[in-house]
Amino acid sequence: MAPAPSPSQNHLLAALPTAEYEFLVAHLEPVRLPLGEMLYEPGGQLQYAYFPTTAIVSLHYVMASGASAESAGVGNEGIVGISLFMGGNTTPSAAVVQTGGHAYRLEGGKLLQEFNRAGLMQRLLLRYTQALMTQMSQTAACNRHHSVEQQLCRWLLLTLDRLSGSNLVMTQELIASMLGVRREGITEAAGNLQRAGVISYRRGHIAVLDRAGLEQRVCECYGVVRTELKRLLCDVRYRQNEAGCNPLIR
Amino acid sequence: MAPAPSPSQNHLLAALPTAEYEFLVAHLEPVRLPLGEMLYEPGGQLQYAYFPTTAIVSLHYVMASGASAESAGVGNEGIVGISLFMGGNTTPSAAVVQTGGHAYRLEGGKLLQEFNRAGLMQRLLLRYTQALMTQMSQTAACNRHHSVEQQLCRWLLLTLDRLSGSNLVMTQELIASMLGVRREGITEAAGNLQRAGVISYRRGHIAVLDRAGLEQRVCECYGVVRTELKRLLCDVRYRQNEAGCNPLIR
DNA sequence: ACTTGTCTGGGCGCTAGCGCACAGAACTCG
DNA sequence: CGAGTTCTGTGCGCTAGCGCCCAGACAAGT
Repeated sequence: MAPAPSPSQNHLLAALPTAEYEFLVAHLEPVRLPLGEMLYEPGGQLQYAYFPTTAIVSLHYVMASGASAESAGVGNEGIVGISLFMGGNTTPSAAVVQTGGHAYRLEGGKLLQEFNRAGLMQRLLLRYTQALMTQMSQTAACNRHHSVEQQLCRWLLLTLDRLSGSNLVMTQELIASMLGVRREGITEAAGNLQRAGVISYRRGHIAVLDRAGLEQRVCECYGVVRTELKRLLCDVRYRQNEAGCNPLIR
Repeated sequence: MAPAPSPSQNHLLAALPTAEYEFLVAHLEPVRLPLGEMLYEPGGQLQYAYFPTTAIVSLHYVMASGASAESAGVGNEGIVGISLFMGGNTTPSAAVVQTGGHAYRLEGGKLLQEFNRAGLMQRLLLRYTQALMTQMSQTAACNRHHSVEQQLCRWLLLTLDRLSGSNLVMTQELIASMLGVRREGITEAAGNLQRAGVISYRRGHIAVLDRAGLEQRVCECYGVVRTELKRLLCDVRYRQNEAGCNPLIR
């Protein structure tokens, strides 16, 4: 959470042609998103959309029983608050900051205005939304068929792709609640990965030592999500700039 | 699969104002969708969008191992082929006819053309897409936390809402592959429901005898999906006509 | 009627993950 | 530096669902 980053670290914004970019930047407001903050709650009306730069936000549903499960995550490759332009203005899921950091927020009306111009921003937003759907449906399949360890690998890789370094600030408890499994299940899976030298961790900090090792253990779901994001967003890149490509869409 | 139904039995079409409706109807082509037909396969380019009237289509992902899991279903409340206007033109999931019946198909270009008019059809399609996302993320959560029996109830209710009667043509094997569980698991759960007098079945035919019984056993996921669909589509209903409201959005 | 293929009903043993409970280890803050 | 809190490791017993297998039941076709 060090120096405030530039809007173009968000890859949706970075992909915009200069005119659109300038228009939006004028209305963007940098915000710090501390871990645990709830950007919106189930059913609550949205005020702002958020373009994360260094933060990561988790979209998840909390059941009546208190159990929860993440359906998708959003980092610097995307935007939080698509229901603003999809028309629903809210969703039954919550959006919670999973990795503290920075984002730019945009007043809902402005986003809608830009969307309705039917320009490249619209096209980008819709494609991103489709990528998000892929993530959701893949999560559904993964929840059904893959082991906790595989899911942990998927989750670590997806998170890693949204960060600059390879250190996550993240307790096992928190990961467990994202994946919707027991904390002890994560302890065990993470223990395996640590013993294999793939990661190392201490109290709330995970360092990925061997990314290839993760990729070797992960299920196909990670690849599907990553490839689809790349496909959907890489050929809608109009402005070449300092931001480079999102790791997720490299 | 008896008499060919009217386009307005599809509730997206039915909700259109007369002008848009007339435009589209001119380009709609009735098709029979036999059980098991694959409307599009993972990664394949889409030619047509489909508006089911009496058919039901399942969107699901098939893993490398052959295991599969449905992420959402589409009946007369929706449209198959949203990636045509979302911009991706294809998805990693397959679309397979889960209940044989009728649909109207529309050439992809025409759909896009209508979408790009930015009229009510666009608004409807986006809202429907959001409802679909709700379904997907709810499926993810449900896969994680609920029992096979609860999921079967959810699935039966969602299917029932898309049909006129209360008889499904459906083997246990097929249901199992939708839910991504073992066929024996469905045998057992269905056996329970039958013993409780909630359903009755014989070789590929299921009759729901006691809908309230299902609603009593189902998990919250059904309600969330149903309520959200209702919220998203009921207040975008412009043309009152013979179709009435989708059972899903009654 | 008889055969053939397709569905459904069980009956194993097995395992991944759950729920619970507790101890030790690592940070934090007074 | 010590007290308190928050994480992590581990060890149970338990259960839902899996994989496999086979028997019976039903339907359709020749």
